[in-house]
Amino acid sequence: MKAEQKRRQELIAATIREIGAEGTLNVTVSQIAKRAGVSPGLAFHYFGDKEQLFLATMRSILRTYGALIRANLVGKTEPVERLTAILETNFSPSQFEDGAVAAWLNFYVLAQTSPEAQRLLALYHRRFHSNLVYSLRPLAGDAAHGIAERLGGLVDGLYLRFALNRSHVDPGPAVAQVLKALEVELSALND
Amino acid sequence: MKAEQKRRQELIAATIREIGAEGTLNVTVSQIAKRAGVSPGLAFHYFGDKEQLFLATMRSILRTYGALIRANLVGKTEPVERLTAILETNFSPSQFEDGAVAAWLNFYVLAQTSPEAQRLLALYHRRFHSNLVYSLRPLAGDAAHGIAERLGGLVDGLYLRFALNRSHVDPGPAVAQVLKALEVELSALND
DNA sequence: CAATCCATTGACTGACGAGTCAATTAATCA
DNA sequence: TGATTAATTGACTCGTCAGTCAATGGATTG
Repeated sequence: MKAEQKRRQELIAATIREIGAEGTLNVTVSQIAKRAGVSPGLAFHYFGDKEQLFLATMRSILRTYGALIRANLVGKTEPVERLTAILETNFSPSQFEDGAVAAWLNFYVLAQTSPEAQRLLALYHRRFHSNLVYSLRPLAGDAAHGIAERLGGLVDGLYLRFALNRSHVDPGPAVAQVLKALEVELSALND
Repeated sequence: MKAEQKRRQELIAATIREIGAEGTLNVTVSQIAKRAGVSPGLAFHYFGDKEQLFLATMRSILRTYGALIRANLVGKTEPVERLTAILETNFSPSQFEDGAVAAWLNFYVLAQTSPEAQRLLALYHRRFHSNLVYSLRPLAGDAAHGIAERLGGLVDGLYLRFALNRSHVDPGPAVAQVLKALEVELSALND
């Protein structure tokens, strides 16, 4: 029972690295297994097939991301402070590692056809949205919902653009744009 | 010379349909050729390999999109009117057809590793950005650049979210959010 | 009409990869 | 220790697919 958890983690970590190295989901299970220092058969033994292995990988990434958000929120009670932390977390270095970027992009592709990927993605969107709304409500009341939708979209879009633009080494400007958007939204409340 | 152009177009159209049907770039050149009513060999004859075929397909999509923008801009001279047209075009029904969505998502994946895809994507971003700046400048002056970056990111992000959310049949709300963001940005200029 | 050139075919190859499975090894326990 | 169960292997199968190529058909031209 102990071995199983360990192997699963190792295979998931290897999946992230391998996808990150290739950019695509077109990597063989054998390559992944080799990277994990394990035989190909074992990957199938624990995950059934390649898609399940990838979905488990995404679940793991999403879990890690959630934990990071929670960690960065600890002790912060002011709404603006909390919003800033949430938005910044989405652009933290870990999100820009090759493996993370490649996993996300391929996850989007998969979400077109895999109900499970669709479900996971919707879950992530809902959580992100309600996180934002929770801190926006005291500042913006009923406008919170709309603002959260726009901020959420902006985060996704700027993430995409920055992740795919090799000349952007530093995501700092992206964060700045998102925070600026928050500022603009809040300042527009008093018209 | 006439036949060649015709065949190329047919193969590109078939590529869009085939990718749209499968969601992924993992379709065989034979499937595409069959859909185009042509032998597999011909696709290789005209495009060399599968990646070139897909890149030609993206170039075609981008060209069509550019033409649509230009068409929707005809006769519009007021900045706000022009901005509205540009933003709305990105959410026109043609952009949400299966083939278009699938092509874009797979294009993002490819842009991680293919310099040519990277180049095309950067070109699209630059054009979009300068289109926005051109109409924003009279309204926002030096702030035009930043606003354009945020609106551009927002468009990409909301497009992603709407394209991948099967429960959103109608992209109307996405357009509304983008236009609202424009309004908010403009209203925040006088602080 | 003969010669030349372009368009097109589709069978074929060589490589590769997902998933299986029978066999082996390591751990557990009575 | 010997027996039972869990972990792990890797060779193998079967299907698939990108890309090639020799051959055929059809136009065009002189």
